[in-house]
Amino acid sequence: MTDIPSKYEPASAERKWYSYWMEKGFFRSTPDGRKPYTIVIPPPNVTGVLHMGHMLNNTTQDVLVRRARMQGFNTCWVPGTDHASIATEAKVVAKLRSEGIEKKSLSREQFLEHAWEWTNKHGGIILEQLKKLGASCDWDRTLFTMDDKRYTSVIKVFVDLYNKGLIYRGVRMVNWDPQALTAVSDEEVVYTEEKSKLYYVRYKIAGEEDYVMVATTRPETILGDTAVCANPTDERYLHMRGKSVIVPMTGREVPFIFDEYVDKEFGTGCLKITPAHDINDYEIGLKYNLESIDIFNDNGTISEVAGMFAGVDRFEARKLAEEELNRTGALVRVEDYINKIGRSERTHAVIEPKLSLQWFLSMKEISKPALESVMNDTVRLFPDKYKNVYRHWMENVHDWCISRQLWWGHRIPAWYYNNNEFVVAATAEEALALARKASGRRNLTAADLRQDEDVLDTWFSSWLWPITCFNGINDPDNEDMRYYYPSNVLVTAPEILFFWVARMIIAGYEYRGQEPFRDVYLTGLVRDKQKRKMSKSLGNSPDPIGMMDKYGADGVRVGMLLCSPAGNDLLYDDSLPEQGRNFANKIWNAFRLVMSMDTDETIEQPAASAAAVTWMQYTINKALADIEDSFVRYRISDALMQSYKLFWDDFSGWFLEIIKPAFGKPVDITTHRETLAIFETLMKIIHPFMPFITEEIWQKLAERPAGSSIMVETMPLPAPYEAGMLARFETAREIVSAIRTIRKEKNIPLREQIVLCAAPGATGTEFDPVIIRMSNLAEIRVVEGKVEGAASFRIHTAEFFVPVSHGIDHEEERKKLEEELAYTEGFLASVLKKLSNEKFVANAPEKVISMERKKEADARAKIATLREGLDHLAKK
RNA sequence: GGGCGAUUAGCUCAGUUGGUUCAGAGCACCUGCCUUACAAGCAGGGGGUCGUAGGUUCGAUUCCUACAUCGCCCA
Repeated sequence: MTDIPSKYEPASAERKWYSYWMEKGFFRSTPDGRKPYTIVIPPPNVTGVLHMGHMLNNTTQDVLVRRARMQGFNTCWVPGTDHASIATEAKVVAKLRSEGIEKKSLSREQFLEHAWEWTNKHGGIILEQLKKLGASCDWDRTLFTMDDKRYTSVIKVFVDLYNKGLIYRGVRMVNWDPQALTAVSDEEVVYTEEKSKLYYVRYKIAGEEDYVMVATTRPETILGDTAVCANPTDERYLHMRGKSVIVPMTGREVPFIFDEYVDKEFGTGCLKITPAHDINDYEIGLKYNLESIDIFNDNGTISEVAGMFAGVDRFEARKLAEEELNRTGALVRVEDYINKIGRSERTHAVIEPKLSLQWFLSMKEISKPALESVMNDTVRLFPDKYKNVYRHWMENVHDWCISRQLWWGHRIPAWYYNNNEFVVAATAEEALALARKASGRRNLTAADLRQDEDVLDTWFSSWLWPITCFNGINDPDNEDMRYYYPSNVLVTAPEILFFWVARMIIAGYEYRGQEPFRDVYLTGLVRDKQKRKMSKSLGNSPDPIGMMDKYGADGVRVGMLLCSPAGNDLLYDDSLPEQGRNFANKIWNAFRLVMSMDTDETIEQPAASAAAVTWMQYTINKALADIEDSFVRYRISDALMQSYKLFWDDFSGWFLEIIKPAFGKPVDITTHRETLAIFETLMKIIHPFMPFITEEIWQKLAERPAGSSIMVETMPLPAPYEAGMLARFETAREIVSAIRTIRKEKNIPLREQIVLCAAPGATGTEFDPVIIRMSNLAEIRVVEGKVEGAASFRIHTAEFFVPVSHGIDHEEERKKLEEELAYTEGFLASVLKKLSNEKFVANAPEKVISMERKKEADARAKIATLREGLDHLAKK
């Protein structure tokens, strides 16, 4: 006893056991005869440090993996990181700038050297943090989206899709990030409502002294206007048919056109058309063959083409435009206005719709099997409410802009020659051969080829992750691939369902003809108590490392899981890991109690202990079935809560209290041995949730062979139990509770022995000794009829009495009985109402009716008992 | 603007084909206890018209309709 500290200290146990597990190679997996259980980690990006989302996500994966491992699967959890092209490039650019180096002054190769240096220095941090959490990844398999095998895979896939005609190059309106100087995909733009202004500007009608008025939020784009448009059904503008208007500031004459697209209700019903800078205007421009004037430079400043404000930033230009319009009298009025502004997810710069030449992946055909597989549950989404969301997106899927104007990433394998003619090939040599053939110029040399400057979207590498992590693109038939693919489950956040999950499924079918994973478990988002997303800028994200130091990794894991049903947001609060820490401490103290017991081989096992042992075993058997059911349905927080209550309430609250010997007394050897076995079983059940403390205790519960560990022990299987016995125990538990209440009401200390009087048949089970033990009874006395000077209570239909030495307050007792009577009579009335309803009796199933009749009989019996009690009191 | 989902205790959530005393769990809260495993604990307790209004049904937290509020996705 003295050598076990009274409080569990997680830090040393965590360090000790994690390195022990690593040393013994328990995390490693190689194909063998067992069934595989595979999880591929959602690769955190190299710029990141561990945040709450990672904690939740990786705890969940570790729980699933550890459980599967104990169930005898060959588990393989593959870790890795992704290169996060925009975010990393931004970090590196910022770092260089702080050192006085501009990206522009570097060659691509020089820049990449810096980027690799940065990645090598920071990229592994997050994985080290996962180890502190207890993550049982096969670290020997650690990957990076830009390591050699992954890089060549991505290039190979690009070439393949190009050759299949699915990748094309085209001028499209893209979301331009003027800060990162790259296009971003639709999914990377975040729209939020922001305050802005609506400017009412009049355009002079050509050849007349009259005007039309246009409302716009972006007066600076007037410089790029090439038409003004109204709805053809709008009578206000019918007279404009065939006319032209003069664009303010520029004096350009542009046509007045009509299109259904224009909303008559919005503004003046008259819309300016700027095809180069608005996606809808772009469509209209195509339809009516309008000129497209690009007035912006890539960095968001006004270009020479605009004719004025050249070099001025777009927001500054807006002010200048307002002044200029005002000066010339074109500006009629300005209103406050709220509209949705798209910002870059990464840089938060306002996105500029911009026409540019980009690479696209055609999505319509390639995504069909992926839609189908989720709809028919080949890939199951948990919770399944996301099926609808998924379908909606997949049915309206847009082509994917896969090029990014960056250096950090997989460089697009397209080589240009002559005048922007190009070939696509995995290597420069192959490209040269293709180019010679295509151009007919046999003398073409490598120097005549110029590789595309752009890189691929990061998701264009991570969508292959479940395949490339087993090198399944370069070497499709390798052993790992055959054994581990498809993986069992993907654990990720709903916000990247389209970014990533859908695209992985698409790639799975395209390159393996098979889904990449069977199940997708979508965790919630971690928010703070005010439901705000955790973010660095808000400073509302606790430091996970600090949390683990404070509450222990086990405590934090439990805290994260307890309140995170699938798909629901988790509102983080310090009370969560605190509850986890408290649970660890509870386990620790139960362990101390069990280890501190002296044993005596000469003592008979008390009847209460014998009954309790069997009851505890059955209770565990039942819990195992319940927990299994929760896991099958990915109700992990439920599984944890079931385990939590099994240990805290059933084992600590009841079982240990029953078998605990009086102070200073030893325990019989049978009970002690069985208690240790039960404790061991409970540690196995809890291990997936709390790997560290369970290992620490398991190692101390008995002498273990060298090199053994709870993490590779076998998880107990659900086993039969006698439901009737569990029910009898419940009754005993209720009786004990009722007696406790009486003790409290009557101020009878637990030390003072009392007697329980019960009607024949009301007790007499194997749990009588438990009732005696837990209530400190002198005896259970079977009596007929009422007992004088006794407090009473009723369980089900049976009545019990506890004689009280210092008499009983009749008035109080009467009040209690009357309250109970009133409730029971009300209950009976509602039952009778049902039973007297002919339609109910005629239509309800027999089972329901007989249940109601039993309720009626029980209620009548109870009422009779209560009335007798009241009559009895009345005679006093 | 279009679509999807939600609304149950102070908070976060369960509630499995409409029927057991079905209104639940954890946390929080209140009361009493430092009872030699654990105050990071033990024993008790209060608390909800199941968003609103209709409808279907013998019976609705559960099914249908409308409305309100909130969230998410898409435009």
